[in-house]
Amino acid sequence: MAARGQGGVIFFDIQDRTGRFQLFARKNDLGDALFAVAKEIERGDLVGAGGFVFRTKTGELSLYVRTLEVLGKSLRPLPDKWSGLQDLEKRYRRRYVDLIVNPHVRDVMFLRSKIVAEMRRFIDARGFSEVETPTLLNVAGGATARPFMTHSNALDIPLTLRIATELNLKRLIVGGMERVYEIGRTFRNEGIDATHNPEFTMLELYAAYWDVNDMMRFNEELVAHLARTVHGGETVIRGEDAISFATPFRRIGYLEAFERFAGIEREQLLDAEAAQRLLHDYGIPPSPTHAHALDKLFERIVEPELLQPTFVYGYPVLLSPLAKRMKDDPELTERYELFAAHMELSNAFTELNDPDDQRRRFELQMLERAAGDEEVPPPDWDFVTALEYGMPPTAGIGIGVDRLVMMLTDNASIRDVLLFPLQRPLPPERDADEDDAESP
RNA sequence: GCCGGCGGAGCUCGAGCGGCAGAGCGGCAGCCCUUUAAGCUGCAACGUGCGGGUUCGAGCCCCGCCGCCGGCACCA
Repeated sequence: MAARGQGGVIFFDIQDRTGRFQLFARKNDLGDALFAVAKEIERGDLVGAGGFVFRTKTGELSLYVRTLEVLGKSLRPLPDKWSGLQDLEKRYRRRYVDLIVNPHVRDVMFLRSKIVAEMRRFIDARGFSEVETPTLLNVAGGATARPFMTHSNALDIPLTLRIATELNLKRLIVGGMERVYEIGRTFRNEGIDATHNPEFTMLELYAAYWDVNDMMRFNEELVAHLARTVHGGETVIRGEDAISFATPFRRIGYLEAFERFAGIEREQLLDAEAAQRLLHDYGIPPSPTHAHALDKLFERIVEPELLQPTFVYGYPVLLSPLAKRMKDDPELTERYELFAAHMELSNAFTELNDPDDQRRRFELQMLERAAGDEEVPPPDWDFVTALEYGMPPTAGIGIGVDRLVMMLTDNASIRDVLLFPLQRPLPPERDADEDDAESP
């Protein structure tokens, strides 16, 4: 809200979620009383006005004000109208001010809203049902990550916040719901940086009688559709790079990628000791586990090559405790990850539906956990029981919604696509300003 | 968790070598009946993140703490 006085005439710029508009208030036509009200109005106030639309001398469409009312008074000064609010910390801590004065922030947040809505529309149109599964769990599984712990007073038991929705959604597949998804908050008690917030939003989706190839097609159509929705085309500008989400996306095998980009062969990766030697060759510190070593190598060797959207498929089974093995190559799984701009956008696989295999993999994980890897979740034996009732062949996918929004809106930090990114609280403090603001 | 950078008025920023802490915007009063970051005149208020130290004297140097950002580690 800006006001420009001109003697007996005042111009106001008013703003709402749809944009800006100019008001024109003239003393001779308003009368002294109303004009006095107009003169009291300052930047940041909320106003209601009535009148008729006209064009000013300079041709700007404006409201010729006949009635005017202050709907809400702003007691605190807004940041500078020209430079706005730059201070990152203040922008995150007082997002409401950021939203008032930095239109770009509002645009991104509305765009996020639109992306998620469009995601739902696309998925619903293909016969899926959105469900809600518990956030509070006895055992948090379905991923490797340290959970947040909490406690139920009523039951007097420890609870953990979920680190994935995977196991419960697959229980629903066992239950015959066939096509389900959840867009929900997930919590991981780990580091915070430009791509990690302790709570983040994931889409997880499961389709009975699909395999990983069906999911790949679904995945690329969904992402291409969202890119079109946001940009009107399939090309997304991200920093210096132009990324084309035109289908089909590039596909490359997990092992083939290492071979092509670094001449590394299958045995060097799938053998634990050979993989450790590779780490050493690349100057990467030794890894506690074989799986960890492969992740580090992938990050160093393959990820830098993945600018345009690329499906990397056929992950080793040792990285994929919940994925089904390939029929003709049981050391690998029917799993892919989608990368774009060197960032992982989704993770999908044909789900393991063999309860005995699942039980053995959980037992293996128990050993890793006993060996001190706190990120390995305790086994969820009831999930094995569920599989024993029979799960149809099923494909599942997880998409990090925040990162997808980052990708589509050209934001480098996850904080810039979250309304209220987590910030450490400041020590309690009362300033004189605050006392004044609260007195009548 | 480790390393580095940063922290000054409501906002955006100046302040050589340690020497009276400033400007613009905003606020207040006034002028101005078509402005576009309105303009002009005048006025006032408020400030070095917190706590110590060195010094005749600290926004500046030293120590500790807090917060944010970036990098590393961890992860998605």
